[in-house]
Amino acid sequence: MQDSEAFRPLDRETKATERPGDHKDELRLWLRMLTCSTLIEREIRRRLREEFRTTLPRFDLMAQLEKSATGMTLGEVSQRLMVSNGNVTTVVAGLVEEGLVDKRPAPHDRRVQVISLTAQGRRQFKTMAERHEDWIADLFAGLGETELPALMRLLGATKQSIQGAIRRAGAETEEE
Amino acid sequence: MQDSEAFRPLDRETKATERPGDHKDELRLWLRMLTCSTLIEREIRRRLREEFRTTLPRFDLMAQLEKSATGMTLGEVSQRLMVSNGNVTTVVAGLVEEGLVDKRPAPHDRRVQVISLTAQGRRQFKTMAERHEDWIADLFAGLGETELPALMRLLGATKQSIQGAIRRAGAETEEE
DNA sequence: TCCAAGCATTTTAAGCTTGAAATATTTTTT
DNA sequence: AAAAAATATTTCAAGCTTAAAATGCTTGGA
Repeated sequence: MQDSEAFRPLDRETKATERPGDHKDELRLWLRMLTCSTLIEREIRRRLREEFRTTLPRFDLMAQLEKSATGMTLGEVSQRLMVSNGNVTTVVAGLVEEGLVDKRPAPHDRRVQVISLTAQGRRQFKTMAERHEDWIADLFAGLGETELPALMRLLGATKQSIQGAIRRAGAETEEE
Repeated sequence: MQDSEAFRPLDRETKATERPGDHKDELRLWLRMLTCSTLIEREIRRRLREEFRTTLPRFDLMAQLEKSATGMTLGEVSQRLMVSNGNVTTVVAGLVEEGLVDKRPAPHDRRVQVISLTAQGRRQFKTMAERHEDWIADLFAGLGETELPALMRLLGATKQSIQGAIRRAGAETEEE
């Protein structure tokens, strides 16, 4: 496909394109990124469990709710969290059971369920969110002052790249 | 709740440290990173399912096995993949069932199980790995020539930072 | 030798996750 | 208005994941 310019003699700088069809660098990049996020996720899960007897999916869901004063529909939450509908149903059930989330049919559309944090849920989330923020800061504490914004920028570009590729793949499938 | 110290005049340089206790930048960085890896993972899972009727955990496990000529013990795989022992047991069971992995007790220690790819497993993995590599390259295709190595380096630093923080946390817990 | 400690793996119970099928409701078409 | 399409959520079946307890084996002293 691309990389068709393999005939060109290459110096150190253009190393990435010298072997046609070889994408080992991207693969290594992905594996490294996956390692980072896996390590963080595991650690956060562990601390949420030990310190607050809760789980990451529940914390994430509460974090979404906290941002919305008026409550959200299950569908909105599902989209924001990038998880399936059924998943939201299950996790919300747990939170309702614990008294942290309130769930009720929307007034004008009986298909829709609106959920929001209860007073207790808001209180508890506030406590957890503060600790969570400290944990994350601690995990990234080894990065220098310039590295953090640089990484932020590069991940922004990466996100765009990924979304572009997914969009391309989706378009391909649809036109068949 | 935060942003309460807005009165202090600040210059660009000290921005990160100006608000004591505020770690919003790290949090945003983490969320962005999580978005990237979640998007990639979902897409890879989808393609593995649609194109090869298999799952990411199975693919990952086969990828580990493929690197080792002589086979690996379950414990080794569990460490490499950073997943629990019980998890490996389950996933391997599926692969053995499919005839892609061979599992047998180690000759000199009957506690240990050694697993390796079958001929069919090797064949099938090779096909999948090639496609997988292309998918990943495609997902990162939007990054410029200099961005890829830069991101690689920063993620290396990030990984070190994370591992340091986890080590610190572990040491703390132990001395109690 | 025997037995206590340590190890590798499996089992268990609980919860998360998904895609697809089913349900219930609303909106659009005819 | 009735039928059809669209939408929001739930249910289902299958599989992944974990921590902790159980099993079965090995090893290094008493």
